[in-house]
Amino acid sequence: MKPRILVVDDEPEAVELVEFNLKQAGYAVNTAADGAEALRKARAQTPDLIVLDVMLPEMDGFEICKTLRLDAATARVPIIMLTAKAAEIDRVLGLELGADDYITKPFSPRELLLRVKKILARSGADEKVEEQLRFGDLLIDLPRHLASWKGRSIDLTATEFKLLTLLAQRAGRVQSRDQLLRDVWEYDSLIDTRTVDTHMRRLREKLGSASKHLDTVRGVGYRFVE
Amino acid sequence: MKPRILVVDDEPEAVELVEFNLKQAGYAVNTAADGAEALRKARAQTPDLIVLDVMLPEMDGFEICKTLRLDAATARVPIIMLTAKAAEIDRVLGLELGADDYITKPFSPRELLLRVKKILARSGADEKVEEQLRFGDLLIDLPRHLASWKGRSIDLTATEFKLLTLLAQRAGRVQSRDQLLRDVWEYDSLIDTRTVDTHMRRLREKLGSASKHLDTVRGVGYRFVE
DNA sequence: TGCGGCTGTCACCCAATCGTCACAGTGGCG
DNA sequence: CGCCACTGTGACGATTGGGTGACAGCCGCA
Repeated sequence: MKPRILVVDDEPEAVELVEFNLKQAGYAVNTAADGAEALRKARAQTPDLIVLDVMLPEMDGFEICKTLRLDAATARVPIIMLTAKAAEIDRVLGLELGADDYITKPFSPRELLLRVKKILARSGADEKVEEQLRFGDLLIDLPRHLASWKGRSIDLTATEFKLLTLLAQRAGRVQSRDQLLRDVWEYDSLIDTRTVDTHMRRLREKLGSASKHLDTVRGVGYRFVE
Repeated sequence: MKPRILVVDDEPEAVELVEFNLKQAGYAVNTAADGAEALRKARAQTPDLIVLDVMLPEMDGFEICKTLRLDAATARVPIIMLTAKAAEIDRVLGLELGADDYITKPFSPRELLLRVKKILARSGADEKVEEQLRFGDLLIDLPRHLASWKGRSIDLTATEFKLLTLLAQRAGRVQSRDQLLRDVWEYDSLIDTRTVDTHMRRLREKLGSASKHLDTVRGVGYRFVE
């Protein structure tokens, strides 16, 4: 299921730009041009995220935001506000309104996507992460926390599983030891260790012939090859 | 887009040194001599990174750091603190201030660059250079760390890959041996060696007919031609 | 409290890789 | 044509990076 996003702005061009980029990125997009329409659509089919312009005719973004928060159906939908004025930011993020993030106009599509992704990841709605990764005879089942090779399951520790998953999710791309330390170990490391190497060794041992997927790129890091 | 870095220090010489080195490395640099100026500039045009001296007149680095964190526009900008005292380090990195890294004075330009690079890589602001470079049948894939010619992959060492990538990214422009030493080898030394030549040779050997892209410009350096 | 599985670190080792040197080509210029 | 400054080449130790085995601390669990 694609996450649904409702985009609210009265300028057709702005709507179009945002809509195009979000659709491009694989989201389902609805639009509304004013407050009344926004509230109606939001209630009719609760979206996973609302992108809301502050400047709107009649009912402004702040009003809409407050109203959405009052309705049980939409109270917890994350909201990203679009604003032209830096001065509005405090109010936007303040408790009174409780938007989840804001973007100042003008913004780059890239910036928008980054924030959308972040917010959805936080709320857990961005459920398009693959639940299973399969590479030939190697199967990684994320929710079950199981890996198997030719149907025979491989007994991995938590760290090993995380390491394997991370490499597999970024298959093809080399990951430096630093990146791995940050992403698997959540170290903010400026330290030097052989930890990654050791775990790669253990992982390879356990994977047996499946370890052919794990490449060492000398002087750079490791890479999962398909 | 070059990443923007704001350098804050009250000693003009220190600023100049840092500024010079960062510009050399391809960053856009702004400077500020005191806290007020720093805050103003940081808010006016959010930088991708701030290099901040602890010892400043009136408002010290700690103050500035805290203030920056309070403003939504600058709250997430990574900060590298410059400090003379080892004793300050804990405070600098502690939760209260939340600097992202620190360097103790005196420091070498090389050290500074390493940290700057690392921090920017982490925050992802060290922008999206093209992920792939293609010149006819020659393909350079950065994230995969692979080069190929007519679909056949070429096995390059880390240094060779970096050298090729750098030349290719600056295709058409001659790079002097000094520049290459700085950018590929990260030397600051002006030591004269034949190292670059040797690596160019190895690179050419491995590239085979693709080495036609690598030009020698006698008396100057090397150039990648399309 | 004792046990066993995980983890992070270390020391050691080997092969890939690197930097340097001496020497051979080469091109530019008078 | 011949010199000279540069660059290409082949070879060779030195260095480094990563694989490997061992080990001690830690944590959960009985």
